[in-house]
Amino acid sequence: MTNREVAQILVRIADILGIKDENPFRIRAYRNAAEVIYRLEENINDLHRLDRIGDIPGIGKAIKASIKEMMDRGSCEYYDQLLNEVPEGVLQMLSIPGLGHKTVRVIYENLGIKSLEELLKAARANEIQKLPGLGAKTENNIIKGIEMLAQNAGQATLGIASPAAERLKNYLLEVDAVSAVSVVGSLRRGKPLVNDIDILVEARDFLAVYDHVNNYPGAISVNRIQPDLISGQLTYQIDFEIIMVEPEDFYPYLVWTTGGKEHREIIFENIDIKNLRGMNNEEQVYEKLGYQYIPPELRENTGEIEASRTGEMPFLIEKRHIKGDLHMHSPWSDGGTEIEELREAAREMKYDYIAITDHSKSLTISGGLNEERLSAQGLVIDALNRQCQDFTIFKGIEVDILKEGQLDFADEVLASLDIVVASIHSYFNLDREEQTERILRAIRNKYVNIIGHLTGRLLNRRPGYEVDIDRILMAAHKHQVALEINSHPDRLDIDAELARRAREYGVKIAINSDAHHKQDLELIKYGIINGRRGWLGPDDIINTWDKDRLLQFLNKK
DNA sequence: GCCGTTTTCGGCCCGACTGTTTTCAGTCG
Repeated sequence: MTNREVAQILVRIADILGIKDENPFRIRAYRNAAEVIYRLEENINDLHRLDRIGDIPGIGKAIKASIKEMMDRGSCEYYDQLLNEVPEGVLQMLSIPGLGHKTVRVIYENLGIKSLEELLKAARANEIQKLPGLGAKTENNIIKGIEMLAQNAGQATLGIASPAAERLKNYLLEVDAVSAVSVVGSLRRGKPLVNDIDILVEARDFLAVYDHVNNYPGAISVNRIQPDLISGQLTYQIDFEIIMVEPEDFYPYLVWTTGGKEHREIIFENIDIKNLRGMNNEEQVYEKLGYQYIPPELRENTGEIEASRTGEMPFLIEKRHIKGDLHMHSPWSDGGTEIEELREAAREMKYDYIAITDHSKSLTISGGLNEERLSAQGLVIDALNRQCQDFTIFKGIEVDILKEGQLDFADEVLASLDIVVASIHSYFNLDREEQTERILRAIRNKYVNIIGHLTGRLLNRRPGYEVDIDRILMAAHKHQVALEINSHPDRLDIDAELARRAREYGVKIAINSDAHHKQDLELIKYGIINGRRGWLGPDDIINTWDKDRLLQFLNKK
């Protein structure tokens, strides 16, 4: 079992205990243990072998015993027992926004409802509003919530799909008869939510590939649909398809299977793909088809074909262009890695600078900084900066944008910082006009440099709030405020479409990790993909700039 | 359930909104 899978079971135990209304501190102990294991750098299997699971902070006697059981047989007695009391379908109700453990418990105990389908039926039959403490609004909310979940059903974020695809890819490369493997389809194009994982395999022996895949430990099911096509499902209910081709067919099929449907239909119009055999790379395939090479992220038929014909392909951002990360958290608020260690991790990524942007005081749950602690943190950062001359830690804040658009700190406080990221963490349901005005007011503040996760969307969980994008882009340009591409795979906010519009307005972008742990710094790769999908180049992105140019941008006024 | 002790049990992030009530419980960040 992977760390992630162990953590997932612990979370589910916590969820069931919540529905059972157990001691909240006990529940938190399980959640905490899950979090610790999820973040753990060591592989939990290795620790198990060395009998060192008990050394992990937050893991005591009871949880250690459960984890050991999971290592040995994939589950544990305690969890199995709990699942008997509270079935899977009841746990799924927790993913409906606004429904927590108490409400789910009321529904389950009073109506005996065990699945989302049954719940939807009951809500539509107005059974829910008859329950104690629940009313028509909650009932309506349940219907809307289930419909939203159904809409995204089976869609996986890049954070889930991408590592799963990489693992499968590496597994396929173990086969002797396999000479090349590439992830293709919407995942290669970097769509934030994908229906499945598609993989193209270059092989001399298709049957050998099938035999190997059949033994893949990460697969729940494997079927051979056609001689050259395997389909199945991986853990986390992600469907996959493996397309096998002979070596001389690899590159034309790489282009064929990567592009979106419309893109493919246009560039392969009146072409027999068999005539393209023997190509050595994708560039050659595009050339043969009469086009300049088009990067995978752009193959959506949103103007890239015209640009390719006229030789006007954009120069896109790449990982190597990134010189720093301008949004991350330390243990001063809700981060898990000390500032010094964040610096070391950033240096390993070849960055020149980072900004520490902890939460501000109104976000109490996240340990938001007040003025005193912020200035104390500044002294620590000054001391760290004195230690090394070739790397800069910027003093920053992720300041809360309050209800009316005021900021959580006075201007004098913001003025003392190198960088100010302003974000919304409350009042998500203001109407479009109010929300827009609120953000505009923050943009007009002369110390604000970046608006963090602009729309507040959470993929698969919550749509972004309604705002008047054009007014915001105009203001951002006028007041020299950058918009963030938040790289967390659950956010990717702003999205590619918006990023592309921002560019047209001349608005600059910051691609940030919003890391809460040093491992999260790597999430920036998803933000970069998102930026590429938004046709952005290094010049559009302020954290590809060297320190002097960046400082010039930050010191507007 | 875990931790950290003043070694054997008490303490363990909070504040505001929403929808249900008719004074507050549940959810969320």
